[in-house]
Amino acid sequence: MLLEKWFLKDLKYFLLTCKDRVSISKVHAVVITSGIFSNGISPCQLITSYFRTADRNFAHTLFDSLPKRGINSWNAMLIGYSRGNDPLEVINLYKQMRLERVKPDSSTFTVAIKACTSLMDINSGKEIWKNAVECGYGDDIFVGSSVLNLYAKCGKMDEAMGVFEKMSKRDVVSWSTMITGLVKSGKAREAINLYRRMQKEGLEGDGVVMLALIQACANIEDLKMAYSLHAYMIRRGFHMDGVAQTSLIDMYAKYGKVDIACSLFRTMSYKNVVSWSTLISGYARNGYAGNALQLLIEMQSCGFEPDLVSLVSALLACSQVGFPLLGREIHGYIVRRRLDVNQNQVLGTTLIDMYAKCGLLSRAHVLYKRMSSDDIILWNTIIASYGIHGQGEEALSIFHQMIETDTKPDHVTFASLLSAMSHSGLVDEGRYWFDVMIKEYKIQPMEKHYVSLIDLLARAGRVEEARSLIGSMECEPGIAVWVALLSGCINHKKFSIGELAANKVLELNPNSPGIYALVSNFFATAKKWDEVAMVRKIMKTGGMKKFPGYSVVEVNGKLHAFVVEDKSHPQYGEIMGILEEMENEMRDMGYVPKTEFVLHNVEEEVKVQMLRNHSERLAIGFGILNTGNGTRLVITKNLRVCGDCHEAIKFISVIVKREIIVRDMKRFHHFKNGRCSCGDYW
DNA sequence: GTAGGGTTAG
Repeated sequence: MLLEKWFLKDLKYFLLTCKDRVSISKVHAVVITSGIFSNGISPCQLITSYFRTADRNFAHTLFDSLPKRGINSWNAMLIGYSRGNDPLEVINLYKQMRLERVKPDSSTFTVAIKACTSLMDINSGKEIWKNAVECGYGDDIFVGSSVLNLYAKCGKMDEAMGVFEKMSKRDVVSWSTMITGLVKSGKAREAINLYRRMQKEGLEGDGVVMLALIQACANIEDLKMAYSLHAYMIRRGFHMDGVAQTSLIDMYAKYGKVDIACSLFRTMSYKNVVSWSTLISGYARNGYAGNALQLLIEMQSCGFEPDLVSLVSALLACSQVGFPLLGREIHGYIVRRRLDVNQNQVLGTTLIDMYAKCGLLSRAHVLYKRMSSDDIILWNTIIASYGIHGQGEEALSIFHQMIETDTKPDHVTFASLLSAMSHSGLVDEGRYWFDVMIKEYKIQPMEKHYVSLIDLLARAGRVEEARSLIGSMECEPGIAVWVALLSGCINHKKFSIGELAANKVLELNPNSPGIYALVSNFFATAKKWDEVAMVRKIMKTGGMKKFPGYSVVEVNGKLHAFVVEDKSHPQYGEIMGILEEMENEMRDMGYVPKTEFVLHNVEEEVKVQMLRNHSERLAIGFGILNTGNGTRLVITKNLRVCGDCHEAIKFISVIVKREIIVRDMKRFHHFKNGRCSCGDYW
């Protein structure tokens, strides 16, 4: 049979798109019987077609049966295996080809280097790159880009940059390989600068570049840059696909701009589980627990099944506001969905963290015991969990277990450990492990480590030692360091070092009323009334942004939030009644209101009223009114517990014979029988 | 015909 020209054309077109192996075999048969491999359809076209059907065996049989295998047939095989995600076979074929002394071309080298990249085999990749240069393909833009990607994926950005700078021609792909590589290796600034260079050379980025730039902007602290990138994309009329939109949502959420993130999300025409999860996590990260949990529910009502990421973010929201009931419910949902906590380290760790932060340390411990594998973050989490509950000894013992399993502690481990010790008064242990951290583990102490250690020393009254430790710091001591020292000075009435600390704190212009309250409290303790007045004046004229304090209490499965002086609450009158009633009893027991915690220039009696109206007091009053005798109360406060409230709650725990647990931004306070687990320091 | 990406979580 002789094939007409038009028929040949049809067959070639047919082969380009056909995905049915039987049809391809038929064409194959026609081609063989008419003997036209040389002047019509080539074997490599058939090989490519066979690969498209995912039938490698047919392709391989054909390839093996060829009497003479030219470069195109070899390349068809390499590309076929490359597309079929079989890099090992690509490398094998490449080696075989070299043995048979077939001369590779640009495609061969490109695909072979790409295979090495998938295998993260930098040495073979370099070897092939050397071959390519020897064969005269050192300046080939495809080969070059695949080498850039090889280095980038293996984390060798410096070497990638070396090759990049030597390239005689570059296109969008080579630039984008570099930009993406820089972003992935945490060099967001450099990525953005490289894009500027690319623009100077007259090139504009495409979707791949934009995606990398969005991620770059999400990883730096430069809101202006983020805005201008977004504006630039809009100006250029850039088509945003779902991935780009989701990345933008994430970027805005990382800047705390949840409103923008939300409106972007609302305008998305095709949402998927990832876009829902991104916004949920954005809300949770920024403290909008209610919005996060609401969105989880909305997501389900829109027919999306929450994935691990959205569940983890929702759990994060629960731990922030201290909502153990909902946290347990989500845990139940996870079990019902048969999502194995042991199969997902992140989920397990988040659950442990949630239970601990919601005051259920024993549940956290049970889960921790059940985890079949451990990693550094799990260890850090459980150590921190015991730490915030004031169980420093237990934290230390878990730290020892961690070392026994040959897990190397990192800076987070030591931060948790030191903070655990500072919450339990393990002074000498703290000093010891601080030194071990530096000498044995070669971890440069960061400010957070100093803060814990200074807090620990100052609490124990060793303020001179704490002071000299600050002097030895390599980094500039920040406000947290001086605050830690100042707190100790108040408790131990160390006025001269305290004054130094107080002035340092003021010099650093704290933007937090709580810190000014502490400074004022110090001056009041030292009976320096002029200074107390000065602090008040700074607060008044400073135009300080007040972060509203609130307390949340879980009563009968529902969360109830209170702000200071929450008169809008239907039970406000009753709550005031019980608080006043208790206060009379407390005074008989020796309670004296610490009015220096009120920074308003008002009558003494008004100050007492203001203290009574603190959100944690209201939450406790509400809890006492609405739960049965002896019920344990768990309160979560977004700021630190006020010093007067701390004192008052000790008395309240005696009067109502209840365990009261207050979690503030730092730690847990277990009040029982007139005592607090944190000692007398808050 | 061969090169670059794929967003979210502890």
